[in-house]
Amino acid sequence: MTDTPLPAPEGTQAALIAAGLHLFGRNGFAATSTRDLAARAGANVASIAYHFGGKEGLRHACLKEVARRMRAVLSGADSIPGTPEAAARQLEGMLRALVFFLTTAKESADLVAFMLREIAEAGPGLADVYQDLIEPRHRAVCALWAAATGQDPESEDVRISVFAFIGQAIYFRIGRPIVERRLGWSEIGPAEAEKIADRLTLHLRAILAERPAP
Amino acid sequence: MTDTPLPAPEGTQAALIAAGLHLFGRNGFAATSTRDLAARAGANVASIAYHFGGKEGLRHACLKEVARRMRAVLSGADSIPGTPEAAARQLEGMLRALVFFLTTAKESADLVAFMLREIAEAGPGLADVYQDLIEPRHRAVCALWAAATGQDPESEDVRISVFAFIGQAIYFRIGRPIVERRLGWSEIGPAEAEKIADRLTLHLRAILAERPAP
DNA sequence: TGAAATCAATCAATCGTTTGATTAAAGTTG
DNA sequence: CAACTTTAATCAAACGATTGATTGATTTCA
Repeated sequence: MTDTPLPAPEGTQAALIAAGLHLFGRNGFAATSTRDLAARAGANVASIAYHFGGKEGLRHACLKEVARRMRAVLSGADSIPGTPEAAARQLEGMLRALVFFLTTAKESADLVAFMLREIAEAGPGLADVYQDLIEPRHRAVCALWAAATGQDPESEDVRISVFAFIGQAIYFRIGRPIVERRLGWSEIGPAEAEKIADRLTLHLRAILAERPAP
Repeated sequence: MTDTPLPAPEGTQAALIAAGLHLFGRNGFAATSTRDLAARAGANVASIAYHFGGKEGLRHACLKEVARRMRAVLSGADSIPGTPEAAARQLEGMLRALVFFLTTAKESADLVAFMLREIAEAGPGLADVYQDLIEPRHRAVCALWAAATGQDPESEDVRISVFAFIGQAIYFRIGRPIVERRLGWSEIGPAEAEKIADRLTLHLRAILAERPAP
């Protein structure tokens, strides 16, 4: 990348988006008032309508910001290794990174919370993020999965398996309060994320090694 | 309190709770107004305060209703089979039932949506449901899992595995719009639930069969 | 008749948004 | 360079609409 195709917001706009990611993600869209947003951003209430056209516009700007930051993180890792073993190892690395990103990533905590809530609420504008972010990534993981198992990359089985593969990691974030309680953890830190990642890696290996009976 | 331990609500109360499960689950707690609730229940707005003390009281009543209905569904199936193979088969049956319950169950659609949203929002009163519902069920599945794999029922590994086991199924509900889009499904009906359950059953078998290297 | 339940009407509070004034920097003109 | 205009941005204040809750009268039914 030479020049940034998607410029990072600055000043008041950036502060409002950061406030939106935090409050929308923590309390939900409807439960967050424009005054709360402005207070957290250190801005005036009117600046929301001025910069984004309204509260819904700020929500959309937050979505775009998530897509922008995610794209920067997820760039690369699109090459398919030659051997199934290498593909499997790459999947294991992605799983571990995903678990840590979802459960412990400090600077992206607001991003994750906002994105998961947006998915759960199925808010407008989710379609764009799906097209730009989710689908390409899912497709890439499917290719890896196919390379590791010898299946057809675009078969229904592979797509379902990849969703399950990602979904089990996501649950440890969505159901975090429940997981912490049941495991007796005060929080999910690096040590706990390690345990989760180790366990899920074992699951992944078992699934990848499994072959349907001839 | 009468002699029935948990009486089913009737009349206006039942209608309001049904409206709460539907609207809270579909749009979230904050985004649902008392007027919307009353309109859907065919009741007066004041009846919410009269019967439940307020909007928050209705939310709590909905939680209790979920617990009541869930308890009825999940009763039984607490016996641990003698052989690992039988335990594995029982886990497979539970997985299939869970997938169908989450994705296609018609009469419980509102229940599921409400419960998942309550978990995601981490609303008050969740602690009670955890104690009465989630923890005992999770513990029972852990016992089954341990019986199928020979592990310690209360070990951290088993608890994490069971969360992953349940979590992957839950994701097909939370991320349903995304799954439908990626799979090219117009909806997740019985046929699609079957495909998901089949695939997840294969995963489960592979994980249960896997044994750590000596 | 009397307690339980429902009703229309209304309450103060909060919501998202709009307004017009104010500031400061950039641009324009003689 | 000074004087004026233009523009983008921020601000306090207020707008109408909607929120959850409450009131007191009315209905229902035992």
